Amino acid sequence: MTLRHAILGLLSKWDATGYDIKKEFDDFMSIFWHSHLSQIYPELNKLEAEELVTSRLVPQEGKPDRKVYSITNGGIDEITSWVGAPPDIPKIKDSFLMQVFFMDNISADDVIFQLKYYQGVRQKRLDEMKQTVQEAWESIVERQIMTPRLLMSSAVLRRGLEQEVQYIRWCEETIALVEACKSLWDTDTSPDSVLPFNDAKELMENYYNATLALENDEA
Amino acid sequence: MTLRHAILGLLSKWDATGYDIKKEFDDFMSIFWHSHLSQIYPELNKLEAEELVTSRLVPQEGKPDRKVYSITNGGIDEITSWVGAPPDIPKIKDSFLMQVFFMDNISADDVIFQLKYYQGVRQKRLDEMKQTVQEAWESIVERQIMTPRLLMSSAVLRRGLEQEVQYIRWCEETIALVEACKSLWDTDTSPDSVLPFNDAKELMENYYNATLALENDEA
DNA sequence: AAGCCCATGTAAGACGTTACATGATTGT
DNA sequence: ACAATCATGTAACGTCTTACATGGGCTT
Repeated sequence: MTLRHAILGLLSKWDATGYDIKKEFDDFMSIFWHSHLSQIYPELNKLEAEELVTSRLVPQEGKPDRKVYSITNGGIDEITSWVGAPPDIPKIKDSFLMQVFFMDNISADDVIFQLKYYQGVRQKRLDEMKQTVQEAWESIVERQIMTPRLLMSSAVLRRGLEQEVQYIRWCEETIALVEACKSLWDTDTSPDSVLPFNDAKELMENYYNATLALENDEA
Repeated sequence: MTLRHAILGLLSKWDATGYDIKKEFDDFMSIFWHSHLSQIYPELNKLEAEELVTSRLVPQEGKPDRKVYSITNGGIDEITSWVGAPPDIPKIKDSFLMQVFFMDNISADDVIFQLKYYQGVRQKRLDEMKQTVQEAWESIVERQIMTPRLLMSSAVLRRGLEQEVQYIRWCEETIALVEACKSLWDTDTSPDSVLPFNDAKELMENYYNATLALENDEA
């Protein structure tokens, strides 16, 4: 039940058609949300039936009519109370991390290939986001206004960027780790061997210590 | 179609019941996956019908019978090829970031309250994960073995921890930002005012420059 | 006495994805 | 010529969540 809030939130900013909403999702809001037109259109109908939004048809030449939606007072109430409501505990589904978790089933070289490929995917996203940040800042400077709305969207943009930067960095670190521990994949002969541990002992000790040392109270 | 891979991946490590699988999801795997028993049981039945897993009943005293599943060769093939397959582009749904995006609808104090609350939620998760990392390392030291399996799960654990640490840090930074820009919420009188920008100009310039300076090629 | 843990499921409904359907205009 | 963009939707299917159902044993 959050698609409705994504839509109502957007309509609290500007009037829009279902098509416009989809574009906004794919563009700026893709940092935290996504949806298909085939889900947006029925949801808009529901919202209209509940009188949280209203619509009017705007004819165009050579193009289909635009069905432009506006938020009602009821809609404003709904989005405002949702924004102030206790946030959900995050329900993460990261299928790539799951693949990594099970990559002991493939060769070290294949692991590195997968990590490099995914790093590239994330880099592309990061490049697009940097573009968006650039444009957002230029538009603020040009229009010479600062508002709570722009402030909060700046914070969200930054979070999106940070996320990409840090995932990319993790990919790099993990590639280095696997590279350094390639020998573990060779010695799958003796299942109870002690040797594999000694090979990687120092390295893993450092890795775990570094992990436990990760702290949130530094600058 | 990824729940089946979560299950097959687990069964490629140990035999388990549906109930065991659920616990593993909620524990170690919660970094990247979650599911309900009511979805796991039917999926196990499907996997058995497709002969990717087999089951046997293990009677117990005073408790219901355990239906223990084992992976078949077909199941191994399926999970291996999935792990080596091109990763999906990430489909993020972060309803808290969405709330933040629309928080221009509530007061600066309420924004700070929400951010602090969420920071606490994430801190709790982080503390639990640190516990898990500690235990994982102790078990490695105790058993004196290192394997690809343990290596990959260490990397995934680290990613989970990093994610929490960085989200918490972002909450802190954003609280500071909103605190510094509280005045923006007061001056909602004149909609086209130039003043609000000048108030926050330097601060925002720094913020955007810092955002654009975020780089992935540092240590 | 109340509620959680073990252990299995079914059923109904909400939410999300992919495919299908239409049709003019604009760009490569 | 072919694909993309604008703009609306429906239908079928797949996935996920919530509620219901059972029942002994253990803890507070």
